Amino acid sequence: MRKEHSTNAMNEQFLFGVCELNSAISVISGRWKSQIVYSVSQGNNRFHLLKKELPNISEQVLGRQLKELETHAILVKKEIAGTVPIGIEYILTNKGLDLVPILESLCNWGKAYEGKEISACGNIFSRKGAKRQRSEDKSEC
Amino acid sequence: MRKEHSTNAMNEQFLFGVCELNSAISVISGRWKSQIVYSVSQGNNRFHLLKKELPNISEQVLGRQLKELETHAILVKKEIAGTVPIGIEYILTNKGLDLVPILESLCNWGKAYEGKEISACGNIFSRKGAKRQRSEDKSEC
DNA sequence: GCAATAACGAACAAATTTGTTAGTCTAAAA
DNA sequence: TTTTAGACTAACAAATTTGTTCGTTATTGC
Repeated sequence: MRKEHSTNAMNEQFLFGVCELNSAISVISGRWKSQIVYSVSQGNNRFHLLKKELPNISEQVLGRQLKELETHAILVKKEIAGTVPIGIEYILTNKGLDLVPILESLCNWGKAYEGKEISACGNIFSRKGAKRQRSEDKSEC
Repeated sequence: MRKEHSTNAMNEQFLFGVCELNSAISVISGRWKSQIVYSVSQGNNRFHLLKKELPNISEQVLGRQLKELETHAILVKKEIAGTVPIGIEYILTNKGLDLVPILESLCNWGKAYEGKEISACGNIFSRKGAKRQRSEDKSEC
């Protein structure tokens, strides 16, 4: 349960007030969450399909993350008509759909600087006048 | 300390392997972190300036978050020549600079759907043919 | 001489997130 | 009739993140 008046919770609220950036990030930052959004956008929109794609996730955790995404209106559940027992599909809302291209740019950003953790500090000004090469974003993400 | 072989740590590694999206998000998702990146990009690039902008953060936490951002090569420290005692500036690397526009789009995404948590599920298909109105992104973020 | 400012590091404690164990419900298959 | 699949929820435990307390270094202002 949330402590509502802990320093931590209050700092979170403070940041939410500073800029929507912070609430946006808190929505997508749980473990598995953005990967689930991406998978659903690719058509893996059933509970069991997600389980197959994320073999290490437990059903309980998957259910919880899906519910949280639902709470933030990233996706909605929909019963599939005429199935017995009733099957359930997950569908991205507009909000969720609008998120996908942002996740893709994050993915490309990550790939562009892959493996350049502590090193990349060579000449931090090298960017001046440098053509940014992004080498054929293939977005296998 | 990290447990390296906990289920949690292994799941994290698994996700990092699935797509760079996941490592990208883990880099920016700590409390204060993306706000710090944004603030630095706006010119608040000194320890004391950040403290002023984020009055609720403790110096120790600020120092820790800055160090983590440095570890991920989002920013670098630079001593300001000719100051006594030596002043320190934080400068975004190329990696950090490339991140800023993505943070801005996250911010705009957050603003576009502000306050539409559980509600926004009206007609999830309303997007079809609907002009997306984004009402003059003023990006005060 | 004593406090204040800029910039932190280490160790510990509190809060929060993630994972685990156990259990539910329905219907078709073995 | 017992098992299996699909879709979960609740409660508890382990792991991780965030915040707190104390300490450091060096110099300028009072």
